[in-house]
Amino acid sequence: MKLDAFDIALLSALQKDGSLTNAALAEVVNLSASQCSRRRAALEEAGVIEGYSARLNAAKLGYGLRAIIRVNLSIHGQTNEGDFARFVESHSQIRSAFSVSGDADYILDVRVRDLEAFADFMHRQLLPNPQVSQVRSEIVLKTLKDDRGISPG
Amino acid sequence: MKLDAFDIALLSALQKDGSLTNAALAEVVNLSASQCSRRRAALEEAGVIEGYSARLNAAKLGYGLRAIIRVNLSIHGQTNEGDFARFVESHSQIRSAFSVSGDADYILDVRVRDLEAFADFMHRQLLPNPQVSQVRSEIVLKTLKDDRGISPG
DNA sequence: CAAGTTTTGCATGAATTGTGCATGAAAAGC
DNA sequence: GCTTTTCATGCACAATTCATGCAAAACTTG
Repeated sequence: MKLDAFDIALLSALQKDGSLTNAALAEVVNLSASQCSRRRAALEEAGVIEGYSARLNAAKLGYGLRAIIRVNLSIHGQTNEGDFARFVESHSQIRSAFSVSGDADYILDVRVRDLEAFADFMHRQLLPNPQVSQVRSEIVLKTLKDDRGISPG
Repeated sequence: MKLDAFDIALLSALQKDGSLTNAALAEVVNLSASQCSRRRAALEEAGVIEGYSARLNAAKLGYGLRAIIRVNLSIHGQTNEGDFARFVESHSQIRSAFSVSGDADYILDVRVRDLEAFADFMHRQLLPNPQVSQVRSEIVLKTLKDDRGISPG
């Protein structure tokens, strides 16, 4: 699918505010509301827009602590890749998980209530996992930027 | 603000799909549409719902490569914390940036078109920055999980 | 330059939202 | 223990918003 300047502007606006009405969108991108409706539908159909989400405030839901954890699996754990994926899937504290190239095998983005919950997660969930051989973590002190999406520009 | 089970269910549903109509929401959480409207408004007013965003498909927008970069600033750079924040702000490749406790000073979540663009970012943008003393990066091979938000459960 | 295709704005019927109002249940006060 | 107050809820309706048909404008292609 080809994207013109209107589409880019439209995506950009919708990423900032997904609840914009077509009329509001129309003002931003200088098109009629009906065109915005059509283009939006097309972008959804093409899968460029995967969907819409409410952005929730972590602090107000009691998630005060965020950490980035680098994980190495044990060498013979190669065959158990699926097991670690299942571990990730079954722990809601893990918000994002990536397999990576570099020093680490996996990087996890973890959110918990507080330091106590973090210690609990580390010592009762992650470290006892026999596949895990090494864990190094960094606790987020301050968020400078957190665009949850992708820059359409 | 106190959140009851209805609110939690509502937040959960809206995080999965922020474009749910109040009527659809009503079916999910077993309330009337008008109640969903009222509760939603209250949650927005209280800041629990910060807003809504379109989820965009990175690949279809030409962002094929994602990397997690750990950055250390030069020791005397303490005073220039604001400068690094400005650096982060002015580079759209940097999607998220956190100051962290641990080995690194900052962790960046970076998205670029391909390896070439990544090399360009590293060697032409990040490393020439005089505040930056050390950089270690991991390139994302596979995304196991990427919940952009917070579990309201 | 002409025929065909695509994009656009407008108008309209359908769907959605949000507010007033009445009801009932729980909390507070006496 | 009984009354009063408060609050959450569902229903109905007015106002807003959406999405499709249609014709004109703009852009392609041979």
